[in-house]
Amino acid sequence: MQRAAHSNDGPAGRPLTIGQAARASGVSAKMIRHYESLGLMPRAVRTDSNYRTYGTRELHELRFIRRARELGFSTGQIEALLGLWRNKRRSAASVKALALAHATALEAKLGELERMIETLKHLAGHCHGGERPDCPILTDLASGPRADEQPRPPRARRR
Amino acid sequence: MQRAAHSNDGPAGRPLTIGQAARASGVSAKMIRHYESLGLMPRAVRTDSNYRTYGTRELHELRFIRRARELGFSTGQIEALLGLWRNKRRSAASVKALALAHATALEAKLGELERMIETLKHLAGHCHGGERPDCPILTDLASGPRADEQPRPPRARRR
DNA sequence: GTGAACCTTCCCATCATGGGAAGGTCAAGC
DNA sequence: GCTTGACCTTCCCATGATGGGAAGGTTCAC
Repeated sequence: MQRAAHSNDGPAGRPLTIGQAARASGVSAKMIRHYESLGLMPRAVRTDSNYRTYGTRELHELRFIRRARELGFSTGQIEALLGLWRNKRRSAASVKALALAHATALEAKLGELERMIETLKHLAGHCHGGERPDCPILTDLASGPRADEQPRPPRARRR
Repeated sequence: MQRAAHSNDGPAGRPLTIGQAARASGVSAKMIRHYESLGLMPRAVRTDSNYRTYGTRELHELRFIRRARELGFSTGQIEALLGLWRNKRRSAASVKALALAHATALEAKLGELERMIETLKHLAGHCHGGERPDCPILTDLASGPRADEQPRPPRARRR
């Protein structure tokens, strides 16, 4: 294996293979390749033997991606964030807006989740838990809030 | 189309087509077929012309499924719940246990979500939001808590 | 030089959901 | 009776994040 022409040295002064980059970034090798195929990561510099190599800069980007995924950003959002991060003249306001919008979306999810949990606990609380088969959980599931019924007039199906 | 031999009449005294069942249950026709293919729903009674038909009982089960999905149960869990529901000698305790276990799992998710939101808001709060490109959100993303690095000794890569 | 560990690409799977094509069926209106 | 439009059927493909695994090439330490 020959050293790649580009200077993309890693922390120890030499480029890393994808496996090393994976261990160092917390992003699996599979996902690193996947992000490259999505265009989230630039095409990796290859060695003569076609191995991908990663330097310090790429390592930072991979950690950036992992951290953003942990915070629940979608790949689309991460792409935007990465663009802002890479762009020297980015506006801090855009980043803040993106983060806040995301926080708001997550709060909506949070509310839903809270309602789901509350319902479940309510139902469980009214279930005596014995062997008698009349647990209200099932009754509720079977007859709970129903969808809008018959939004259009049911097509006559007399036969 | 001939009336199917089975008695699976709907609310109006006659069986429904899949589209009508979909509208009445809030589960899309696509998903009804899918649930049938998964074995979650029994194979539907067909008319002579191979149309699926649905009666009151099936309608109830479909609503049951929709409601359970809304409460975040996985199809596997729904299968278990449906089994309990269909089984006359089911134990209310099993249902309660399933519901509570699910609630606990959801609470874990809730905690995660809360942490994510808190982090996002914290970061956004420290971002002045102007045009200067030093928003701490990006800095944090780029250098936040990192994965366990080098769990195994890095294979020597001198070249 | 051999074996282990690593890399490459390619295909398949998950899970819940939906889009859409090609073709059959039904009821209503003329 | 025939047309029309809404409905049904099956089959295949797509999503999005992730992983499994096969077949084959590369590197390195012994």
